[in-house]
Amino acid sequence: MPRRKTLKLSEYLPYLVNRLGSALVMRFSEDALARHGLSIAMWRVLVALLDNGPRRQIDLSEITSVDVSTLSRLITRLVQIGLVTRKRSSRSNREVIVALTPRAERLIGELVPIALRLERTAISGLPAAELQATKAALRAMYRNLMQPKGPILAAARISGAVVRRRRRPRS
Amino acid sequence: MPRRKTLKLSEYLPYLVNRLGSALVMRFSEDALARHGLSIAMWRVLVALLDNGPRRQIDLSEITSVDVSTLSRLITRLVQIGLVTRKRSSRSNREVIVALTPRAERLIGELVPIALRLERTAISGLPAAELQATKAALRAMYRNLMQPKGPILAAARISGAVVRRRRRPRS
DNA sequence: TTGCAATTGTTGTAAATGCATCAATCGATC
DNA sequence: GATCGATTGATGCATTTACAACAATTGCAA
Repeated sequence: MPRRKTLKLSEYLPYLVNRLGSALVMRFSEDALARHGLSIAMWRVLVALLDNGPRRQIDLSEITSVDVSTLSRLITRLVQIGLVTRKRSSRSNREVIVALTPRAERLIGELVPIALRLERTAISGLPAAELQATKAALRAMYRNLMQPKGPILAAARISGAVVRRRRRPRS
Repeated sequence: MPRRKTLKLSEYLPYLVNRLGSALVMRFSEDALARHGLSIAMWRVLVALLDNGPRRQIDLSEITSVDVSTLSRLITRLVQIGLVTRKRSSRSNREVIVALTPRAERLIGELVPIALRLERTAISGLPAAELQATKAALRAMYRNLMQPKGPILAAARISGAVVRRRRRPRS
């Protein structure tokens, strides 16, 4: 295996991934979010709620890759704007359940088509089979990174077994 | 073509891309950057210089997706730390050429193997052919997004070596 | 039951970020 | 050469962010 001493950016996967991610964020901010005064983090929270239903803040943090403290203030903001509600969980008195308001659902209904159009723009020219393979690769790489990094489970990973995320199993 | 009204995150490409990007950033920050007091943006600048040689700040902004104003302050910091030098371009008196110091090169030489190891961790289990296809897809999608919005100039990018940042239509 | 560690969320604080603006320089056109 | 718009970089400023420390609640174990 070649042990390079320099980094060829155009071949370096983290660079390709984050460069594309930045471009997607910039485009969507301009095309859809700017006119509504929303940040990309807000959009991620809204979509996470749309996709998963009402969730606790810590779950939203997990889904959106936004820090919990940042998320706390962000949710406060979204409540003020009237896009989400915060209510104490019935199960536990320290948990907070965040849910979309009807107004948020209408807003999202307006933005989702723009998001899908952007996705189509990005993948234009890509054969459907390659697109599916790419998505699968992105998911697999994410799983690889979320595994515990200790050498203990290295064997399990090499064996190709599908491994869980790092977080605790949902109880 | 199906016109969905909801967004399935696990199938939505921008989500998969940015989620993976965040994971890569977090892992590399922990594994390599934290102990040296470097930020991910600093690392990107350093690698961009390693890969491309001395560059102007605006070029580094293009390569790293970091805003020019942020970059200006960032370079100032890197100069203070002694990792890069700023000198006036000989060609133009307003341009500034940023270059790595020998110390930076030694530091990068230490970090690059960690970066490559992280890349190998991420792609473990992926057949080489699929990895190449994935990289090609990521590059193609980036190009699709960086083109002017209209489908007009699809051919122009083939000839162009450097893709310029999107700018408002020339008036 | 009591004690204690873990979970969940909030807040203080310093640093980072992005937008707008400004300054300096360049280049093309007259 | 003079003028004017474009390019490149720096800075003012308000916002956002992340890391800690903290508070409240929960669940487990002795």
